[in-house]
Amino acid sequence: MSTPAEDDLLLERQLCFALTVASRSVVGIYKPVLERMGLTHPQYLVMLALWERSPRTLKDISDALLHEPATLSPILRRLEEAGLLTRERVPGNERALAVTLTEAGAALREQATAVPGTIMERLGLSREEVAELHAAMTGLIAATQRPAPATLPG
Amino acid sequence: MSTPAEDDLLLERQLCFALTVASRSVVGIYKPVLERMGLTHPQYLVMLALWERSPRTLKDISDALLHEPATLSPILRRLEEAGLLTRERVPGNERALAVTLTEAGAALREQATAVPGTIMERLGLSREEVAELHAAMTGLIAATQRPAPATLPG
DNA sequence: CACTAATTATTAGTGCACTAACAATTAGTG
DNA sequence: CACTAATTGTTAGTGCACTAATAATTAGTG
Repeated sequence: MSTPAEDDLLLERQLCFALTVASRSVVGIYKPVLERMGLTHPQYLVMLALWERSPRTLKDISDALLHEPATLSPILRRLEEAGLLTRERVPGNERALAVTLTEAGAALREQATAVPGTIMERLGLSREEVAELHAAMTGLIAATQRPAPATLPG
Repeated sequence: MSTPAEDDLLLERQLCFALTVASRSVVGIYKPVLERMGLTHPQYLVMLALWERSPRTLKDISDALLHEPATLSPILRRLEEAGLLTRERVPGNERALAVTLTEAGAALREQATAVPGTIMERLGLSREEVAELHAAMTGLIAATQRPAPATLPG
């Protein structure tokens, strides 16, 4: 027999609880490391996207980070205030916003190269263990994006 | 040779990115389910803690949920406004806040028993797969709470 | 060209999570 | 008892994330 559904409401058994705690805890590990670069964690993710390609439109960054443009707007505004990027309309399509790294923004990548190693060491995880956890998360994300199973007719 | 550290800054390889997306995505799955009960996800976690034991002090709930009391205060205030719990000082220790389920709060557990099954079905995950993911998250949380390795003298 | 629809960003409002500062009570010490 | 320290909560302020509403531009249609 399987585990009784009786205990399904125990806090310590909730995946959603473990997941939110893990997310907050891991981001908390990044915090002191990123602070030296003057970045918050969401700002760091935006910079990662721009270090891969610049300029990019807000829409493009929004798709890459799986964030609403409304969430990214204030983050980009702060990064612009910090002098790491510029925001200007795309010539020929005034609806789109072109986000471009400044020299300072591009230069910050140097410091960032040390971050992943620092975090792995801090967590005491090997590259392989990180890859396994990453794969597990990717699978879970895929599960959330699958269409909901059809409900039985009531 | 191991994977070159050159690509360590690729967004798609970041565990922290996958983790925050997974957390948001899973909580997003809960949202419509909990909305029918009038709860947000953090409120749901507080209710889970109280369904296990009531009354509990704020400090006790804070320890169980790994949340600062400052984070829980406004959540508890809203749950009190919703009539699901009461907040009063502990007789004999005026510093502590006793949080107690009301009848309505206790009764809400009936509806909640269906939640875990609904979510598992929605995610298309078996009880075993959920348990595996939960164990992975628990291990990751433990990693964040271990003391940082000693830094080499520079 | 005029009208409509779609795309793209921004702003306002709600709620969570954190730190820092503050207030209040309780416990410990001489 | 008076003084100090520790415990416990609350409030203020910053920032993230979402939805809804709005605005502006662009594309499509007759």
